[in-house]
Amino acid sequence: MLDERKLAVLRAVVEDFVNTNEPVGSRALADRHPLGVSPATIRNDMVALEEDGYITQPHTSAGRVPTDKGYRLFVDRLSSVKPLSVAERRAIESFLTGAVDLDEIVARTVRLLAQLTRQVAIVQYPSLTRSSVQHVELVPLGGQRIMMVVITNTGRVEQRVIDGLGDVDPGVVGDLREMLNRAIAGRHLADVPDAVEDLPAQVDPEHRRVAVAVLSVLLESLVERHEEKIVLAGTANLAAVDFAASLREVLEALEENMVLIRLLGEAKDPSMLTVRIGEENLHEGLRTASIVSADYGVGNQSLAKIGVVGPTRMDYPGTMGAVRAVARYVGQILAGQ
Amino acid sequence: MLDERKLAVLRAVVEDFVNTNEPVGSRALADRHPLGVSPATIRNDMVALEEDGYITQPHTSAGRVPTDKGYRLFVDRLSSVKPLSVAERRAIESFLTGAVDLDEIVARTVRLLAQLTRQVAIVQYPSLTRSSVQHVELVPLGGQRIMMVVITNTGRVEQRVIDGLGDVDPGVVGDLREMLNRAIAGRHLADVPDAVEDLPAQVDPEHRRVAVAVLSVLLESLVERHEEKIVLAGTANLAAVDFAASLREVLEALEENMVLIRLLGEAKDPSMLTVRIGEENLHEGLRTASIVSADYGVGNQSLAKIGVVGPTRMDYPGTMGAVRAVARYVGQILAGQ
DNA sequence: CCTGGCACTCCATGGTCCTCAGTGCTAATT
DNA sequence: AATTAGCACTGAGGACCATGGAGTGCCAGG
Repeated sequence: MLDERKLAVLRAVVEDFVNTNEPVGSRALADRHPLGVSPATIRNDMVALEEDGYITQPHTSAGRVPTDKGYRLFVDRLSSVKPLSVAERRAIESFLTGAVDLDEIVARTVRLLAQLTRQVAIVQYPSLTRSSVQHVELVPLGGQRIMMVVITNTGRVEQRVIDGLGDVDPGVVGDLREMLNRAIAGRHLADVPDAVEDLPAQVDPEHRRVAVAVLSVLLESLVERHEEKIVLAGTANLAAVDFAASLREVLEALEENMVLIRLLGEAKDPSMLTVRIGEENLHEGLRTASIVSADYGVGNQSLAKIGVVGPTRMDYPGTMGAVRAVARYVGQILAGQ
Repeated sequence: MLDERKLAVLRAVVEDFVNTNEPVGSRALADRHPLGVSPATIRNDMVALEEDGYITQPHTSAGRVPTDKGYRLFVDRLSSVKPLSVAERRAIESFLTGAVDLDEIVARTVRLLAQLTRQVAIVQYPSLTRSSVQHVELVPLGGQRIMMVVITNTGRVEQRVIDGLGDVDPGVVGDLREMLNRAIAGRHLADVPDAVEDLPAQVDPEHRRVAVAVLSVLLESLVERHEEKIVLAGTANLAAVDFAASLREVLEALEENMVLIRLLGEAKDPSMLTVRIGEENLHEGLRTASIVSADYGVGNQSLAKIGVVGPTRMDYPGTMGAVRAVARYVGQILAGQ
């Protein structure tokens, strides 16, 4: 049904439309691409492609524009991920090295990705679920409060203040810290609840209330709000592309962190590039957008996702190359931390 | 030169233009405002106001539009900060209570402010400069690395990894922590450099290298990147207003954190509301925008700024009211933390 | 000093015409 | 059977023009 040449025509249509943002006609195609046939033949092929739903015309007597289905075929079969240039690789490296802490790594990564792709970049903080506890610190603040700091092997630091305990003896806090670290240091977060279960029983009943309060805050901080932290950059790039007048909706969708987290989470094939095109996005406001996302992590364990949001009319090979490359570099940096 | 009535006319022009976003004519003014004079009289006043540069016409035979100078006069002399409604106050309270840590307080605050003003909100993290050290924690990570965590009395936590020390004895780290806390706990950050100056001398020469490394990272983390942390929300609101086609520039300016920090820093009168209108903003991209900002802090010491960016054509009394109210509430919440 | 009246200006709106890119179809060619 | 040249047709977009109306500035009278 779709012979080689029709596919070549589709590829050419996508490429030209991405470049020019204007419906592409048969003559222009014949001129700019070495298809070796006349415009009339291309027109016939276009009719076939249109019947199958890969391209469409905005109105009679206009050129053709790819549909979401057309982009999908293009991404799946007609293009390959474009590796970055040497200069770009260098830029990545110099941009990411020198970050002092996790916050800065994430902040730099997201700006880098936005700059490389000229689109909106999203980076999710490394998930807690698969990391393990490096150390727990309990700090008596003045008065009746304790600050708890949990440090994970991925460099993430969670902090909480525990309040309303009545007066607390610093010595007790120190003991509790010892005990807590013995119980959970080195463990996966998923195992922490089990590991601390019988801890209160080991505590002098007089101070048990404090121990229980600390543990409940600890568990809460690990279980809740895992992956809800996300960082954006490059929203200004949205204004450059004229976003089918739905710019408002796109911006709104981008502000809904929960939406973004879900979108990134939808990626099908872990540790691979995922592309969601237009209508494939379940979220209303992003029906005119595409999302290219990838997992990143240390070794072969995925910690979180990064991604890019842009118009369906985007340079898929280039964007995919950038996302993949940045994901890998971040993984390396994290491993080195 | 500018009698009462002319000022009333200017006020009416500003209010109507803010509402309708259309040049306002003399008849409309006479209809909608109880000025008690005829359109012809208003026209005469308008000529005077225009000569003085407070209003302007986009073209002959159009109504008048306030200039930046006009808005300035309006803000300084013709309007008063509009207090929030009871419902809004309740909303603030329920929105801000229940935040578990500083990150969440800031995140909620910025979203709240964006929602209240329907504009872009900016919140700066509490500055380190005026806060004091609550506690310093040194945690030996596996191998050759130490993590340092500095906790301030404003709830802010700074963390750094110190690397490349060779093998480190946990006992030494413990001693160092003791010594460090004795030296600087409770001190203002500004005093820390002096306080630690002669610390290396007190350390067993064998371990002095470690102490020096830790101190240098400590000083660096306090001195550098003080106030560079900023959070935004409500960029989607920019798309709603049609931003004189300069939307792109505004978005770009908003992404430049350093620019925003500088802009907020420019606020003249500390602990007061500051309004910068249009051309008064030194940054190129924000020549069509106004910024309303305020300090917030604990007690009467200012820790950082919050603000709102919107079109010069904004509801100044309402925005100023919201910014002031939110600034106060955040101060209270921080004090309670 | 205010106001009604009036001539004037200029933008916005909407209609008409024309151009032109691009199409689909048919008939001829390979 | 596939390709191509030729041709009539279509519809968007731009140029042009006329018109209505909001709003002005100014003048003369209260």
